Amino acid sequence: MTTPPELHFPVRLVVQRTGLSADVLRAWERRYRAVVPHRTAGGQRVYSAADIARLTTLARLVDRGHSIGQIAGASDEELQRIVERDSRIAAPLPSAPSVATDSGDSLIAAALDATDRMDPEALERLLRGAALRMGVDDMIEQVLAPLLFTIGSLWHQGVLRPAQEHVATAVIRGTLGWMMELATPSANAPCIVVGTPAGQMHEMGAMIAAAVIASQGARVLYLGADLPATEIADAAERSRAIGVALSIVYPYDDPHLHHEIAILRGALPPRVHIIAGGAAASAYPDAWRHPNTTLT
Amino acid sequence: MTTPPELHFPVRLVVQRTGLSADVLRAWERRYRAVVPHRTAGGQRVYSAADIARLTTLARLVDRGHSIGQIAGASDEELQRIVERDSRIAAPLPSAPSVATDSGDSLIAAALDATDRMDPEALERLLRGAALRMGVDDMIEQVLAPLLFTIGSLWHQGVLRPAQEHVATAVIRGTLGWMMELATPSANAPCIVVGTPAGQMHEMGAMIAAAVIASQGARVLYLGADLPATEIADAAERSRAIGVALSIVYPYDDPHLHHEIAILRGALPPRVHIIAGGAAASAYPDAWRHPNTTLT
DNA sequence: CTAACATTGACGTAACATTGACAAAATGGC
DNA sequence: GCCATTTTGTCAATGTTACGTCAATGTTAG
Repeated sequence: MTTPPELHFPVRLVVQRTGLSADVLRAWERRYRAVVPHRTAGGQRVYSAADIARLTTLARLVDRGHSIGQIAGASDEELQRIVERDSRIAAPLPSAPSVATDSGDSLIAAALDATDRMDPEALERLLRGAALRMGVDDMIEQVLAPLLFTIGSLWHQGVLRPAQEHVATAVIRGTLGWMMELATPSANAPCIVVGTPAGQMHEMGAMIAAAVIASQGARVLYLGADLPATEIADAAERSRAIGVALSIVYPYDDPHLHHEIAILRGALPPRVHIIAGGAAASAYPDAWRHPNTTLT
Repeated sequence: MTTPPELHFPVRLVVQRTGLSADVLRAWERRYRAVVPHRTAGGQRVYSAADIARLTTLARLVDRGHSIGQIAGASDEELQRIVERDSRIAAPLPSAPSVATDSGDSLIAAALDATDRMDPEALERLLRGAALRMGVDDMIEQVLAPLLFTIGSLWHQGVLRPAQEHVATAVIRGTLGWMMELATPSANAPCIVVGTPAGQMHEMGAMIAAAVIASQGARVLYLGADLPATEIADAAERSRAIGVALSIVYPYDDPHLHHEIAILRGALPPRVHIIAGGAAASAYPDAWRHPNTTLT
């Protein structure tokens, strides 16, 4: 996923991404060795991507009420388990049946089967189980994205009835919302606005982006589909967001869209990142001609 | 690979998860050794996940009338047995004596305030809390419906920005989905199909209907918006539904809609109920000329 | 040179622990 | 039905811990 060297984050970036103060960063390192970043020749801290991920997780857990002294020493795997368990602690005496680990492909097959049978409960169980087992990111990449693609093409071919597609969409949407909740907000984490520009009616891409971003630990202000650039900019300003994520899946040549994106870029402070994703995002290259832009 | 008993839950988290006060926690430990948490080097309590599960069970049993002194010493297995025996007797839980009832109005005001501030977390907390306190039906009737109406009119008046309306809609949609999950499926409960006919793009009414119906104990097959009558009928047949709920909010005179409804009625077995709801539902009286039809 | 960063040491406070006591409620014997 | 006893949640007073923040001072990077 990440490149081996991965040693390139100075303190100020870590502060911005985790919402923790520099003092806290150093205190956690000094007192609990929560992370041990590399140093430059001169002695300044250089964090890795893994460090940031770990700190984000720790911050989230602390925000939820855990005490840093108790969890700082846990391994990465343990931390992940705490996060997952944490969301289902309320359930008393779970009678864990423990499913055997399906591979992504058989999962998709099972999901398609559930869609065909119009069995929303089964589909939901499959998706949520997969998310808990594989983690949100992998689940989206390996299961949800291919599943959506497959459902879409089967629908176009007329193999899947509209009603079946609708049911699957409703379940997937619900599951995405659930995944967003799973990743708890963390009070002072940076905020990112997610939505689609005016004219873009397809919401699913934005929801996926929101779930992925939330699972990274950021707070998400989810706007939904089809909003004018001025509105998106206003929302970003009000929420003091550090980034705006747009999903653009169709069409590939909307003249208005160029305009919308230009307006958005102009209305946003330069410091605010724009993150563009979706099938058709790369069809608007001129719009992304700005340093603070990421294309996924 | 062996788990070092996973210790990490400070008191505040246990309080939050179990609903017991810190005093009670300590009293139960001191007097009955109900749980014996580990300690930090400094002497502060650190609970394990198993401790929390046990405490949750104990709290539930105490709620049901058991006295803590009698059950605190029981082993986990014994507790489980007590729970099971207890649930067979099916004490109908003395109907919570109604917590300090916020009036719907102040809740709506608070929700509008959260919408105005674009604070989705606060809005969600408000709505979910209300649903838990008042029950799904009352909450929808007294809070959600008026709130939606108010948001709609404020939006039309331009008082509320589109982005604010979008955020509120996303949160409300998520909450409705959550309420549908709250109502447990019940294995052999009757199934009801919920959706809006072709041309009807407003999904919110259908989601509300789905939540209400689910809270009554029925299984819900949620189709979403804008489906042709033949599709709805097919879904109803496949799921052996005993009813079809339609939401129709706008417009008041769609010629296609008369036709759609007629097709649906014709395609459905007579035994299947049609339940029509929404602001504009009564504008199509001819369509409901059938014994097995309910207008809400 | 200046802004950002490091180190050390200390401080303030919210959260937690302990002990002892009290009062409301449940229990039980008569 | 009444009174004595036990049970159990809550509180107050007092001491301790955990942890975020700050100040002072020196160092690095651009």
